[in-house]
Amino acid sequence: MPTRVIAHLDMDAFYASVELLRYPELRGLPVVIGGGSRHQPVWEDDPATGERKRRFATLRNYAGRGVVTTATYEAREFGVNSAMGMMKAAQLAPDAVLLPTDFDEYRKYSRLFKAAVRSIAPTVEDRGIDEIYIDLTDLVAARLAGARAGVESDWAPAFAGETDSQESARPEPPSEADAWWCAREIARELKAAVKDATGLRCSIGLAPNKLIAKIASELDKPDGLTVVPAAEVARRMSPLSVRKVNGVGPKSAAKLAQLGIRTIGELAAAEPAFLRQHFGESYSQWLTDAAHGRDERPVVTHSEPKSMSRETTFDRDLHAVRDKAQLSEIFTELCVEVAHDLQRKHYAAKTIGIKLRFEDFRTVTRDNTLEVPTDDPKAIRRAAGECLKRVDLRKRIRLLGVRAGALSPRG
DNA sequence: TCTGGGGTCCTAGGACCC
DNA sequence: TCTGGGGTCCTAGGACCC
Repeated sequence: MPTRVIAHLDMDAFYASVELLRYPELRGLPVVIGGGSRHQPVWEDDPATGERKRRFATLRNYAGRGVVTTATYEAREFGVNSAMGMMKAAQLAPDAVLLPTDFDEYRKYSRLFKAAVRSIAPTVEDRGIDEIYIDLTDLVAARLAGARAGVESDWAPAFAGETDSQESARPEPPSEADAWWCAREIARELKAAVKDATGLRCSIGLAPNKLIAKIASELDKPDGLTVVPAAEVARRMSPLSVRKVNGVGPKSAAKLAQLGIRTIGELAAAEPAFLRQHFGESYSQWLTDAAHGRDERPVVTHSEPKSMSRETTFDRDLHAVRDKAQLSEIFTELCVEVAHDLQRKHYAAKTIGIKLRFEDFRTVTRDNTLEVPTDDPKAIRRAAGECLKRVDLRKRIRLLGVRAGALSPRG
């Protein structure tokens, strides 16, 4: 039996797939989700047939500062990807259908698929709207034990007279292979339950820890199920890009590439002392562990929020003096939204912070620790206003945000 | 073609206290 | 007047993730 059996479950093209449930006529077409709510489909009469049909916006006419949040696999064929600017996506796939993001709807389906999973395997860690980790260790152990008990009771009468004959009636203890076979069965059930509850497909990775499970879930997308037992970790991980490791982002990958390290195998082979020189004690240690597939992090089923924030990017850059009224109105609105988020979730914040992004994309933050935690919009606005006074506002502003941190539960 | 919005975690320096 | 560590809190920025 492996020490742990961890699953990572990732919904396939989640937002886009939810939209396809609403608009089935878009199935098979390149569809991109993102941008503002200006691109709602409209009903109109087809002049040729007289039929009522929905007309959708296409990327071609998009103008604005939005980014792609998700694209269907058909749109990805054109090179469109998450986090890409919409203007660029429009160049790559001008005829792709454009739909606005509808977070309320995605949250609804998120709750549905998570509930479906929990009904089978309760140890679930939330990792955002469309993915979770699941610790299947106990469930696998219980099922294998159950299977053995079943076998024993079936056999018991036949062997009733020879209980002392050493091993004849004893089934083998559950092996590594039995455990992964059982886990694969559970994963199939999870996929079926998710499909049943939502109509959506997901991909699952099964591995001895979260790090490998996360990589595994991506190996066979969409609708995948990939098992990577400990013995297979080196073989399966080595050829992959270091970017596949959750926690190695664009900066670290570029730095590693400069040092001639591009794959997980190359990272695993790197001298720890060499990595230490370039990445410092703690990050280099983590890199080495990750490259060897070592990860002891538990599946955490509950966590308290640390901060709540609201921010907005303007349609055009605003100037602190020339656009004072408009800025001030937006600023207050953000404070009110943060206050309402705190109140709705019953938290009070001890620090209030602001975030500004200037026209040159430089970002600054300021924060302010209060005497007493608050969820009051006026107090938040006052504290945020204090922060704003400490920022040089000569450059035009692209983004403004307000954040509540150092949260404490209320009541 | 300039790059959203909501988060978490880490680092590092300085204040301040013992 | 100069010199210690250790611990905690605060602030700012940055990397990373979904």
